[in-house]
Amino acid sequence: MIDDLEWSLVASFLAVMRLGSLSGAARATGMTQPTLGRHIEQLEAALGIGLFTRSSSGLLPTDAALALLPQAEAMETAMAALVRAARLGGDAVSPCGTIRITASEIMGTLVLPPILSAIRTQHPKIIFELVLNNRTDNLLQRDADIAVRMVRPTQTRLVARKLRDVPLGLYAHRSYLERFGAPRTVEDLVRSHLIGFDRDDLTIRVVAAGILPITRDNFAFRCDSDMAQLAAVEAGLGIGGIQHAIARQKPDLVPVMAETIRFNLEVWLAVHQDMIRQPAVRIVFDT
Amino acid sequence: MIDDLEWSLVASFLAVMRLGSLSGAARATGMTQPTLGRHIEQLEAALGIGLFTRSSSGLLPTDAALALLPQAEAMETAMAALVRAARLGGDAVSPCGTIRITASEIMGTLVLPPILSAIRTQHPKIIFELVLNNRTDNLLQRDADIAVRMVRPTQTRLVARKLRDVPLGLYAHRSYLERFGAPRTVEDLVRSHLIGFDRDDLTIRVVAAGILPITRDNFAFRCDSDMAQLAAVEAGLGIGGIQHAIARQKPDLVPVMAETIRFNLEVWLAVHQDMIRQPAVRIVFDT
DNA sequence: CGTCGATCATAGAATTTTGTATAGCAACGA
DNA sequence: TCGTTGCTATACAAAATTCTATGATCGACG
Repeated sequence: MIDDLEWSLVASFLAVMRLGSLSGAARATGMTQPTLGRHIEQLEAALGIGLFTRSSSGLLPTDAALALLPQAEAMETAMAALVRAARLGGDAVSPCGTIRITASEIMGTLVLPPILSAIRTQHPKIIFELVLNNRTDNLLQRDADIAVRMVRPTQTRLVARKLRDVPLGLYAHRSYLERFGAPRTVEDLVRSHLIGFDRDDLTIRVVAAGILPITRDNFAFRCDSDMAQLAAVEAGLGIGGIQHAIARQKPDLVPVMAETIRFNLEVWLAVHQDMIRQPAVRIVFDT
Repeated sequence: MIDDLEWSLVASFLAVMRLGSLSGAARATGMTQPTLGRHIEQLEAALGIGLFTRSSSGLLPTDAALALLPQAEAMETAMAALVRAARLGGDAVSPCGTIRITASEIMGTLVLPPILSAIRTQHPKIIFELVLNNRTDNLLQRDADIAVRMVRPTQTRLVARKLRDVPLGLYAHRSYLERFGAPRTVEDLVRSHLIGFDRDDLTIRVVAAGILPITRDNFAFRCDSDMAQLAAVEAGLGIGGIQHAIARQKPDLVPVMAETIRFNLEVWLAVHQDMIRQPAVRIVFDT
């Protein structure tokens, strides 16, 4: 009953769910409206529940359909992962294919490119795709093959490797310090214009686990994009944590309380355990 | 290219992968051997890689096929989850369907039945399935709708609720104490015949986080089944940690160092976040 | 109030997919 | 050595699915 035909019906279900109508889904998928209609019909019959209420303006999903949406999307991501895994290949000496890497913006723009460039000179058949954002929860959904993270991955189905420690320090633009003066004590600092993360609790907690008694409320400027944070510091908006290696290239950035405040961010590589066997992934993972 | 047809081809791929031959897969799935053969052919053409080497004794999977197997299985489990989610339903006042619960053996046999019985008197349309084992890594694979665990779940996609603290103590059978004497100090205890877990590091770490300086090597009898551990203690094999509520029902079990050694195990309920919206799951989750 | 544009539902033709039957091949055992 | 048994590969008929075309319904709008 649950066997063969149904798998592709779920794809049609997803399309109708997203487009909101049989006709729209038909246009999007290249099938025709009657076909999609029959698919939904079959799926409803096979599952024994109504999925949509038909109307002349489209199909309205029932509660049951909304409840099934996450599972259907899980199938879709698994299918996407399968296709991605199939594109990888070759052997250990000449791996090929496209590898999607997810990383924070600052990693992707300032740190990763030279590393990836080095890999490509050795393995020219590997193509890279970068997905840059600061969320940390998307590898189990397999949006990417490899994730670069700033905290130790805990999920059991991930294979993790610690790349290195990145030393961070507090920096501010010269103009900011001229206007507001440089803080000298921790109390000064907490009252300063701090720049930090918005919703990304994890990073805050990691940083706060060090010496600073800060919470989200201490930040005068909040943004989850570390690239924008860097820009904010450069624009003289306030004091923010920046990698030493990056700050050194910006002549107008001045370290703040460099003796007192110093912390490390760990850089981790995470790979889904299903992907580690791919030669191309293996190469990149082992840097 | 990657759109519609392929989804069901993956099901055929899985069947051939498992059965090792087109004919065997045909028998198992109710299709015919030429159909399966064409499916594999299509899949190979669509992905652009060879999946099997044909021989007169069956189909031998290539490395590429082996690498795709986990992703295909992920699709299958997502499909299974979808079907399970579809079977649940009803509304908030009269939820219905089958709920799979995974729990440790001792939980499933001694603690859960009265609780589930109480739920069933209120919601007679809910059917329960119990999956009993002591592994902790199977909810993301969606083998079950609800998991009862003895450690706090950390995965971000899980919704967790702490049920209660279960107080544990060390117990031994009367006959064991008569033969070997009751330990009075921690040093005595470490040298005793301790009963504990085998490969389940997690539980060991939680217990060891308390006062006892024990590692896996201290156990004279190791087994990952807590039910078997209880039986071992009852058989006089040694000293083991047992829930007070359970030990109290066994007249021949004597508490060991009850004043000094006492620890709590947390009981957590974990639900995949995709499932929490189902009325039936919600009811059980909220006990 | 009628028209237009959008939708879903429904028939019949065309295409695709599946099943049946058979041939060919290798391995195993008497 | 021969027969049996399992397997895959191929040709052709049958069944299922799909597409095309059309009708019916509802809402928007001048």
